[in-house]
Amino acid sequence: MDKRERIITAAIEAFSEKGVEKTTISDIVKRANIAQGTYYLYFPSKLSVMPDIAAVFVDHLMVELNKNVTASSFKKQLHELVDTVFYTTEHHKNLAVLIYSGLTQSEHLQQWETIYTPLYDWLSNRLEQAKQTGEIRNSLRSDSTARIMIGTIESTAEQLFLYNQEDSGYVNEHKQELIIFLTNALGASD
Amino acid sequence: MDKRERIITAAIEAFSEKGVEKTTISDIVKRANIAQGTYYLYFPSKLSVMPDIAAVFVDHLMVELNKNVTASSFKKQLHELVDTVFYTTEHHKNLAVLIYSGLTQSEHLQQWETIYTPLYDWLSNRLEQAKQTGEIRNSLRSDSTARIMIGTIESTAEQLFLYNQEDSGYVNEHKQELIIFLTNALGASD
Amino acid sequence: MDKRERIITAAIEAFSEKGVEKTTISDIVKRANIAQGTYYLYFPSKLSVMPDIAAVFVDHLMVELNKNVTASSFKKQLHELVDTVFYTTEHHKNLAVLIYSGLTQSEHLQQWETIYTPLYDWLSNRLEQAKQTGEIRNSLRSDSTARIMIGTIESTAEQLFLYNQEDSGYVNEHKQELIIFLTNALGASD
Amino acid sequence: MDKRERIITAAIEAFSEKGVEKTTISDIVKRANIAQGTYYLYFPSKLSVMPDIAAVFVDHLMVELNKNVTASSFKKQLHELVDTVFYTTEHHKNLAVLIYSGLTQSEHLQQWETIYTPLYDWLSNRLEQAKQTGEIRNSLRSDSTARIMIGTIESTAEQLFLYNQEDSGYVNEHKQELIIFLTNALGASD
DNA sequence: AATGAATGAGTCTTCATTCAT
DNA sequence: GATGAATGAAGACTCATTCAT
Repeated sequence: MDKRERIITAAIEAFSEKGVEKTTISDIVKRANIAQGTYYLYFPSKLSVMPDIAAVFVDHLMVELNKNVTASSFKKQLHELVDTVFYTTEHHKNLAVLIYSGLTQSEHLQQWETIYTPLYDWLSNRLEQAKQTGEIRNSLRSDSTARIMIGTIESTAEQLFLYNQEDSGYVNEHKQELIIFLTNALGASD
Repeated sequence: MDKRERIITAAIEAFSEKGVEKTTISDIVKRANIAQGTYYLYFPSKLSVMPDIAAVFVDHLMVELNKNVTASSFKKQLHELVDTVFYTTEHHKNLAVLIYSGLTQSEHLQQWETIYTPLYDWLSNRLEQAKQTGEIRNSLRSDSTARIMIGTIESTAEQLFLYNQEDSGYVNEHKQELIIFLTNALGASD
Repeated sequence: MDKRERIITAAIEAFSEKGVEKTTISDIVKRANIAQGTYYLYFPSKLSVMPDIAAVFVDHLMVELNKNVTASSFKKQLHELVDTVFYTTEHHKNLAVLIYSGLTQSEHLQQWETIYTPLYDWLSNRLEQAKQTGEIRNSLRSDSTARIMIGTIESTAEQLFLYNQEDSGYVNEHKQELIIFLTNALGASD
Repeated sequence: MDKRERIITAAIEAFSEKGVEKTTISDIVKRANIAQGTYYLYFPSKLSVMPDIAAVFVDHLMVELNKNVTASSFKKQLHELVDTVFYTTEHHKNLAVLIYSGLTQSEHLQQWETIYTPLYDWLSNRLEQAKQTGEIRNSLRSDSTARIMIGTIESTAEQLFLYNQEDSGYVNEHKQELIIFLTNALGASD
């Protein structure tokens, strides 16, 4: 693994454990097993790793989506999508929070859109296909709706996993409600 | 205005301008026109103002909602709701970001839910009423759906106003799509 | 002695001993017996004490001049002036060097003129008086000549005490030559 | 141009632009278009180029003097000398300062005398000739007086070009005064 | 309750120097 | 001789926090 990747990995670990504010460059380089100065050969400041970290997160999500969302019917795909986003958010909550937190602290907020582009495109394509098979309403605009849906699913996952004490009963109910909500929104209800 | 409020106001301004990480207690007290030590009579640390700031934001949002969402038909109320959230997000974008950012940096993440409670309750009531008048589908759970909806609307507003270069044509199209999305989700389509 | 003065005194000592480049803020504050941060309450950077140090040097020189240059005849005053500058340069060589060195390293070079103003004014007055008593040629401009003379005397002192291994025989010869040089320059030769 | 010379040239440029303290080896090697490590094949430290730089400056001054001071009468030579030193100081002010500054920072202060030797010798010879032609007073010691004169001319030039906002009217007056001053000092006045 | 000068631990960042290629 | 990535020691500077007034 090259030095740049080692820094990114180490930064993810350190930020996740101690939070962005409390993490020092020194924490990162110790984990990456490189010298203090080496960090600055690759990134000019503490927060400038943030976009790279965000990219790692989205890459990861894309891998999971491609692995898990495989059903032929759109309705099942919707379940798989929600499950995957929920699962990823739950299991990488620190990462999700730190990306948001880190990006907002940095000057890199605008990059968020770019980083998410693959995800939006992926869902947009799925919606387009479902429109053609008549599984969802023809009136929706795939690209806009993809963005809205991702927002809906992620914000719901965040409400559940970041802000609440988890309670799996409640999580399941809420997830059901979300799926019905989306099903209706997409005109996919039979 | 008492000292406590002056601190909160000053903190909002300072955080908005310089970001949470780069703002110092010194910045805040200068704006509040109080002495360095006085800050500590009211708040034990830099980030401990955060929940108070968040409360100010939600209070503000509640005031706007009560003022603007006044139509008798639920469909119109939905438009008013979206407009109000969009407007508030657009005009207080820094505040929205810094609350999120500040809460994630602090140990106060769990308080988010509490802070948002009035908002969820308010929407939940409106949904309940709309169910009774038959304007939206009877099958939805008001409390869960309120949370999902707020997430949907806010995340969409954030995508538009925080991450993008704004383009009012695009904003309007996207907002239309969002309203149709929500109308369908709620079974409010005729 | 207030903190500001303690810093200046400590800085003079530290710079004199170790040189400007090798002196650290930490060295200065240890000598001044204050905390690291306190330094920055009074001076924004390491080199920004420099003008104050220079002022101390010139103050010192002025005190010596007022004490030593007391003769009634201008010719004797000239001897006293040269002696005083030579003596001061010899006994504060480190200070002289560090001021020059420190000012040139800082952005404060232009302040040199201001710092020297009292000295120029003092000599200018003496020259003016001597013109009136006919002890020196009437054609000279006191203010310009004061500057030229100070330059001549100081550069000669520096050549002797800073750049050379001292040799008191040589010093005396050179000083004699300088006095004759100046006496002629001023048209004070009998 | 060989690497050693490229380093010296690059160092002059870099020091002139950023000052000695703020110039890094890295700045120098970039300009010299050589590798970081190569520097150390030629010079053991940052300040050890300083004597070479000083030599370049004096060489340059000697070339100019030999080119410009060509009149047969000493009086005219004096004008040419002052003009040349003024011109050189004005056009290489950064260099002049940095040499002084650099030497004072290094352990090379004593070398100043050696570096200036050719200049002192040159002037000393001219004075000796002028004594023999009776153009200046016979009583002066050429070697001492050469040193004093160089100090006088350079310190005046420095006062004008380094410490002051330049004002060409003032410069000319001051230069006139200097020439009269020197003329008298040398007993060259008729 | 209010002040604000003083603190000093802790951080980022720089940069001279090295050394394997 | 030449390279330039890597080093890590060292220093400037910051800033949350304290406390005598």
